[in-house]
Order: sequence, then C-alpha cells, then structure tokens
Amino acid sequence: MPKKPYHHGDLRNALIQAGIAILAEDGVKALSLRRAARRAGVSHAAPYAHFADKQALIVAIATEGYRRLYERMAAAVAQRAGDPLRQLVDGAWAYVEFALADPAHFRITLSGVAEKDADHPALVAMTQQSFELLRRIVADCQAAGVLRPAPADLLAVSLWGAVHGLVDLVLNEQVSQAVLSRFSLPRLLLHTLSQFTLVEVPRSLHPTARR
Amino acid sequence: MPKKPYHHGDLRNALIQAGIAILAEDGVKALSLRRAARRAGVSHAAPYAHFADKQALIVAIATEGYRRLYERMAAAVAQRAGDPLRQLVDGAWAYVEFALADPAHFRITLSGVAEKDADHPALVAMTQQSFELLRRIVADCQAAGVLRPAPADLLAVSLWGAVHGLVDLVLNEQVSQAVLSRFSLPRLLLHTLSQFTLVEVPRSLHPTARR
DNA sequence: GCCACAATCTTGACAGCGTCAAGATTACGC
DNA sequence: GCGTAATCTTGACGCTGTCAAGATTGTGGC
Repeated sequence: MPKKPYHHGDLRNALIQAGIAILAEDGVKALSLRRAARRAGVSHAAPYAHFADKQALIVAIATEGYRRLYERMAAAVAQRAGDPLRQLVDGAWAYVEFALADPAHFRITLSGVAEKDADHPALVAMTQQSFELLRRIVADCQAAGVLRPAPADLLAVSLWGAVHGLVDLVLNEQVSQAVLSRFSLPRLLLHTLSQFTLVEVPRSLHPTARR
Repeated sequence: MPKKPYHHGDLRNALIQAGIAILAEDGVKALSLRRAARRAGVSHAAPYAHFADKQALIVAIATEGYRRLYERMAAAVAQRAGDPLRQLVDGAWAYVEFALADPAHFRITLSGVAEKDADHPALVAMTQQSFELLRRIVADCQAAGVLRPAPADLLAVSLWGAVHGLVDLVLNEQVSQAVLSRFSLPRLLLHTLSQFTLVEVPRSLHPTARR
C-alpha cells in the first residue's frame, strides 16, 4: 500500500470527484480549486497540471453532470420501452430526481457556467446526446398521438424548458412554500406535462405514487 | 456644488445602482462589494454601514430586479386590458425581454442567490406581487376559455416554469445554436404558450412581428 | 446654542481565493 | 540508462469578504 507517492496517479479524476463532493456538501459558492486540491491531498497549485483554470474544472464537473443526467433518463426510458407516454413522464421525473438529489451539481451543470462550448468537445457531445434522447422521446410520443404534431426539435425545447423551469424555480425557492405544499412537485410536473399531452395522463403515473 | 462630503447621502441606493451597472457590464462573477464601493466613490468597507454582508446587497439588487420585472409585465398587461390572450402573450414576452435586456440582473434576481426569504420582507413582497399579477392573468384567461380549468395557482406555476425555463436555457446557451437559429426565441415562446392555450394563438401576436 | 450620542465613513488588517513563476520529483521513450 | 516531459510543490501577487478601531458628521435633548 503506497503511502504518499509524489505523483497522485489519477489527480484529474480525483479533482472532479472532490469538486462534486464539495458541491454536495456545501454548495456552489464553496467550490474552489484550492479546496478540491486539499481534498485530493495535493498542493494548491497542482490542479493546474490538469486544468487551465477554474472554468476548466467546472466544465469537467458539468460534463460529468450531464453524463449522470443522461444515464438516469436513459435508464428510466429503457424501462418503459413501447410506452411513449410513460417514457415521457418517467424521463421528466428522472430529470427532476437528479436535480433534487444533488442541487448544486445540477445547477452548475445547467447554469451555463461553462461558456465557450467550442473549447470543450466532451461537454458538447454530452449535451447533444442528452438532447437527442429527448428528441427521440418526443418523436415517439408524436407518432403515438400523445404529443401534438410539430417539428420535434421545437417541441423538445418547449418541453425541456417547461420541466427545467419548474425545477429551477423550485430549487431556487421562487415558488412560495404555500403553493408548493398545496401542490406537490410531482403534481406540478404532471400538470405541466398534461398541458402538452393530447391524451389524459393516468393518475397511476404519479411519480411518487409508484415505487 | 458639494465636492466630497464625508457622508455620501444616498450610499445605500448608490451601491445598488452600482451593482446593477457592474452586472450589466461584466456579469455576475464581477460583482463585488469593493467594486461597487469604488464605483460609488467610497472606501471598501463603507457598504457595511448599509448591508450586513454581500448577500444583503444581492438581496437588494434582486428586489430591484423583481420590481423592474413586475413593472414591465404590468405595463404590458395594462396595454391589453380586456384581451386575456394578448395579456398572456405580452406578459410572457415582457418577462423574456427583461431577461434579454439585462441577463446578469435577471439571473441574480431569479437564481435564488437570496436564500433566507424570511429575513428580507421587501423581496418577499415583490415576489408575491409579481406572482399575484401572473395569477390574475391566468384566472382571466381561464374565465375567457383561453386556458384550461384548474387551480389558478397550479396553472400559474406551470406557465411561469415553462416561460422561465425557456429563457434560462437560452440564456445559459444550453439550447444548441442550430435549433435556436432555426426557431427564433419569439417562436419558441409562442409554441410553448400554445401548448397551454385552448384557442389558437394568432400569428399576428408574434412578439417581434409587432412593434 | 451646545453637547452627547448615533450614524456614517476610513484605515488597516486577516484569511481565502485564482493564478503564475521557479524549482523539485518522477515517469517514460529511446 | 539517460534526457525530456509530465507532474507536483513552494512561494508570491492582487483581489476578495469581513472585522476592529478610529475619524467625521448629522441629530435630538437641554
């Protein structure tokens, strides 16, 4: 068992994981390069061997965030193959669950802290992959008469925005506690989705009702 | 003309305006107490006579943000009295316009940087006033058969989330440039709103088409 | 009108931050 | 095995939020 080799061995990854842990424990404003380095057991300037600046670390963390988000949604969708409406509801709920499970990580992933996308192909690839998944769900729903006919990209952005906005408002405590306790988040989500659907959303699909 | 009195006279307000100007010029991460103090022509610790900490300044800036947002929307709605659908469309577009006009101010206002609402009654009052305006628009639309019957609060949150999410995604450059240039933001907004409305949204209401 | 008090503002200090430069340590290709 | 490149440490700089101590000024009580 090596005690303290001069070279960490997997520092880049360790910093990303440290960053995610810091986000989970103390939120976005607590994330710093020096703290991530401390947690990884290296000196304060060591990260600069792997990241050009703080932005680069954040981009890497956001990329990992998108990867987890995609996997959650893909898993939820895969479980409901052949049932587009269920895929839509469960996919959306997976999005919400990720946000609730790690709010700070969700925020830093979706809050565009990574600006110049062109410089970060891995991030771009993950966002495209995730949007592609959404586009496919939307197209399947349209084919099944669950969603209205329209360009799939257009409808996909509308739906994404509706779900994302709901999550963002709740996460940022913009929705008054009175309203939020009267209508639970699952109900708010289903009510939003039901504005888009042509068929009735069965109450049996209520997210927390199942499971 | 007083040259440099020891007491500023209206420092609290000057700091808020300085902060908003900094946000407009260099974005959220450029906002600092010291820079706002510098811009107001005062020493670096002077703000502490008016704000307990940086959070308090941000809360004041967010309160002003909500005030401007409310006034924009209220003005747009007032211009279309008696036409609920137009009020809905123009109110939503006013929301979008505020976000586009000053993205950083919009972000800091809506991104829940102000956490403990209970300590800031002015902010709470503005958020409630704004939500009340939205709730009234929704109720009027329901009475006119423009929106589906449902608890007004519930539908209001859904609509708010849908519009807010769209803006947030576009502002954070999460929507691919390809999709955004194919479907303009006004079209994306109208497409989202038309998911909620029972009547067709006339193309004549296209936000940038008018004006 | 004057004085004590409170509000306001300045100066100075501290720790933590992002970032860079210089140097130490180690892995790896030839 | 050796030189080069990658990795990591140490030290420094300016910026930040925040606090303490003191200077300056407005204000109410007499």
